[in-house]
Order: sequence, then structure tokens, then C-alpha cells
Amino acid sequence: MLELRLVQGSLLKKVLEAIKDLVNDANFDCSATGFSLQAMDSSHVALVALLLRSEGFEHYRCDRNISMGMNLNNMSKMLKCAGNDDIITIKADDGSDTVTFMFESPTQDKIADFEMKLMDIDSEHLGIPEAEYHAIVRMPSSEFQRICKDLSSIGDTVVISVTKEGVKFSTRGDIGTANIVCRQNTTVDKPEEATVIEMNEPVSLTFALRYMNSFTKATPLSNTVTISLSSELPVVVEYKIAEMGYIRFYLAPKIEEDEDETKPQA
Amino acid sequence: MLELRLVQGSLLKKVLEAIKDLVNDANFDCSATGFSLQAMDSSHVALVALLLRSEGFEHYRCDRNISMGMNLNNMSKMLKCAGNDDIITIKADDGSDTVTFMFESPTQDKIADFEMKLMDIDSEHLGIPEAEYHAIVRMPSSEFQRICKDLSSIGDTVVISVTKEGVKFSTRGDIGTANIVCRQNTTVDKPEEATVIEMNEPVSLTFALRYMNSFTKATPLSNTVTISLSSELPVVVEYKIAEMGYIRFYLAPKIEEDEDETKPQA
DNA sequence: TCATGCGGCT
DNA sequence: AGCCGCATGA
Repeated sequence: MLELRLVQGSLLKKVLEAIKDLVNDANFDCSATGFSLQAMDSSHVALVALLLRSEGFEHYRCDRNISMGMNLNNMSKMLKCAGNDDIITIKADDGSDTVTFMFESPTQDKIADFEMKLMDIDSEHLGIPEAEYHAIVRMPSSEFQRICKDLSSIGDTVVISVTKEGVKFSTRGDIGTANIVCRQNTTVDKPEEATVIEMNEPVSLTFALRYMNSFTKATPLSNTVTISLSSELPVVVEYKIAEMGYIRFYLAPKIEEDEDETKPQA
Repeated sequence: MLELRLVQGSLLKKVLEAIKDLVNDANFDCSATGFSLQAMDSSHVALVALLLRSEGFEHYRCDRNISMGMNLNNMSKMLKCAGNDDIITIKADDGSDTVTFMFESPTQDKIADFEMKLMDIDSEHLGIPEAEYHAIVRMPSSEFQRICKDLSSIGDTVVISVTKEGVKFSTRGDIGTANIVCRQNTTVDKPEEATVIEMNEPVSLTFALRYMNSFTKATPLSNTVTISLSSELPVVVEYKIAEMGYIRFYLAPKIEEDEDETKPQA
């Protein structure tokens, strides 16, 4: 028996908006710790890890660990039927091959339940080692989103370079080149507007903007984003989910190909 | 060496939005006087003339006159990457075949530079004689925009007729006819809401609405628009750019063809 | 003012 | 074909 009651149902709606474009099907894992998901994107290039801790739910009952395979598109369709102020409850009976989403309007005048078939999905749960990063950048998530979008209009890849002074996002395309430098800045009115750089070692890595832009779909979940970089390691783009956990995206850097961008990207 | 610093960068963004649909490629001419452009639209029917006087820039350095050929679509893409509150600096080195747009966020925390390739464009710089006009109408730009859009849903051309009493915009189409009369009106709260008619001689001319609607893309640049008409002369639709100059559109009247609108428009 | 539908761009 | 931004209608 599983019963998770989330007063701020819009959180779950936003989570699905954030990952459904990247991942088609995934197992949601439920344990005493919380509600989590880990999945590769459909082209097996990026990885998404979601955690919603049990403490963040108003009511959290999970008798035994279960893994529920869902089609995220279908799940998203159902969650779109919940109002933004609705309370969402996720329910599943032991051994059932369905999950139920229940939506209660704030006034309790409307109660909806949507039942969705579960699917069997080979889960490839990778252990993700906690790594030390050469540089960690925290900045407003909207600014990061804007930068990724802007650079996409010029080129396909972004070089992210961190020095003590700031973080630079660069691209190059047919019509020209672009460099955007964000300086460290902690003297702002609101802490979420700060750009904070922790750097042990300068680092410069190249990533496909297409994936970065997908990651920024999580922007509504948090005012800030944290970008953790090390050479030879996948970048981690993390959006904290207030009181509950996080959504993290992992993406391997591209090996610099010296201008020779003619071959297709698998 | 060229370096033009424009504190109100959104002006330049709006200028590009105003002309990029009409003109594909154009030379920007830079001299001690200012930053200007003159170009025919891609079907060689309308003409755009832009002037941004040097005094309007916070910093204006132009060592010698140069003409920089730009693809306006690409330029517009880059300017879209500037925030509306950004300060924009246009830079070019002597003899360089690129131009650089630099965007500084108001807080100076973010500095972006975009480099764009220049192109060689045959410039056909027409001397435009200052003419005497039979009638000059000044009215709110939003109202003119609305009229052109509304008439477009009925017909393809607009007849603009000016008498002392007012200006009449008329069209005719398959579904019927439309006449919109704006009376002179100077007794308004704000001067930019006035409709003012200076008339030496009544005039009535016909224009293609398609071009008029393109011209109204400049509406965000000014609260008012000035329409100068003389029989046998191209109409001038002018939007003043505060403190800096203007953008003017010229369009030849159509020769009245007595209902016979079947033949294509070149 | 917010939500939906259409067109342009990637 | 899918996503984003603009425009329109409730």
C-alpha cells in the first residue's frame, strides 16, 4: 500500500513538465526515504535524477519499496488535469499494475481520481558517485535559461568556462560568435539573485545546447540553479525543490573536435 | 575604429524589429553625424530611411565614415540576446569584416559580446529630396496601426484622403467596404494623443495595406506617427525616435485602376 | 488578466 | 515534428 499526499500539487506538475521531454518511460522508486526517479534520456546521453523526500509530503505511507514504471507523457497528461492549487495524492495497492492520482481542489468541492496503467521498465539504476567538482556555479535559474536560449540562436554547443572572476558561456555558429560573461556577484538584494562561484581549479567544458535547453525546463521549480563542473566528468545541473529534494541533470561534456563539426551526433 | 554606446539598447532592438521584415540586407552608414541606414525593401517597392544622430549616443566614436553591410535577420537574432534594459555598444575595427555588439546588463554583472560577419552590399543610396507635402497628418501611432490592421481584414489597399476636417482611411473588398475617419483633435490630455492635420490642399491617395502594415512594426518606437502626402509623391510614414532621430518609410501611391484589381502587384 | 490557438523557427 | 512566442477571445 502506497499513499503519498502532496499539498503543493503544482510541484509534481512542474516536475513532469521538466522531465517528460527528456525521458519517455521511467520507474518511480518509492521507499521510506522518499519518491525518486533516475533515468537516461531517450537517446541515452543525459541522465535525470529526481528526489522528493518523504518529509516533504503531508502524508507519506509506503509499506514496502516499490518501483512503478510509468509513461511520463501519459502521467503528464493526467497531472495536467489537476489544478495548480490542487492537493495531489498518489496511490497504489500492493501488487497492483496501476497507480491512481487523486486531485482535491482547495475547497474540496472537486475530487478527481485518475488511474494509469503501470509498465515494466528495465531499470538501469546507476550509482552516481558523489564527486568533487572543480567548480560550482550558482546563479538565477532564469538567467541560465535565458543564456542557453540565446546561445542556441547562434550555435549548437556551449563552452562553459569558469575562472575566479566569473563564468563564461560561449558559442560559435554560421552567423558569428557569442560570449556571455557572468561575474560573481553576491551583493544583491535577494540571495536568489546572486551569482556565486566556488572554484578549486579553472575548468572549461563543452556541451550540447540542445540538452542544456531541455534541462532548463526545470526552471519553474527553483529560483536558482547549480552547475557543477569537473573536467572529464558529466556536468550536474541541479534545481533544488524547496523542502523536498532536487532534480539533477547529468550530461557528459563533448570532446573538443577542433572545428570539425561535420560528423553527425549519433 | 568605431564605438557607439547606446544606453537605451532597447531602441536598437525595436529598430531592427521595425525593419527586418521589410529589408533583408542593408548597409549601416556611420559618420560623424550619426548612424544611418537607407534601403529598399526586398521587392523594391518601399524605402526605409533610419537616422540615429550621434548626439543620442552616450559615447560616439567614428574615426572615419564607414558602411557596414549586415544581414538584418542575423543582426536581429543577436540583438534579441540583449536584455531590454541592457546598454548596447556597437564596435568595429578599421578594415575588419566583422562587427561586435556588446551588451551590458544594468548591474554590469553580465557582459555579452556577439560578433557578426559583415557582408558586401551594393548600396543604392538615393538622395531623397525634401518635398513640400499637400497634407501632413500626425496621429497616435497605435491608432494608425490599428486602422491598418483593421482595414487589412477587409481589403488590400487603403485610400487615404485628407480634408480640413480630418483624414479618412477607406478600403473595399469582397465582403464589403470600410471607411474610418479621424477628425482633427487637439484638445486631448496628452499631446501624443492628438490628431493634427496640416493641409495645404486636399489629397487622396491609394496604397497597398501590406506595406502600411509592415511600416507599423515601428509603432513601439514612438507614440505618434506622421504621414505626409502629396499627389504623385511617395507617402512618408515617419516615426520619430526620441532624442535620436527617426525612421521613415516611403511608399509610392498606386495608380487608381477603377476596380480592376486583378493583375498582380509586380 | 489568463487561457487557448496559430504561425514561425529549430 | 516539436517547441516558443505572438495574437486573439473569454
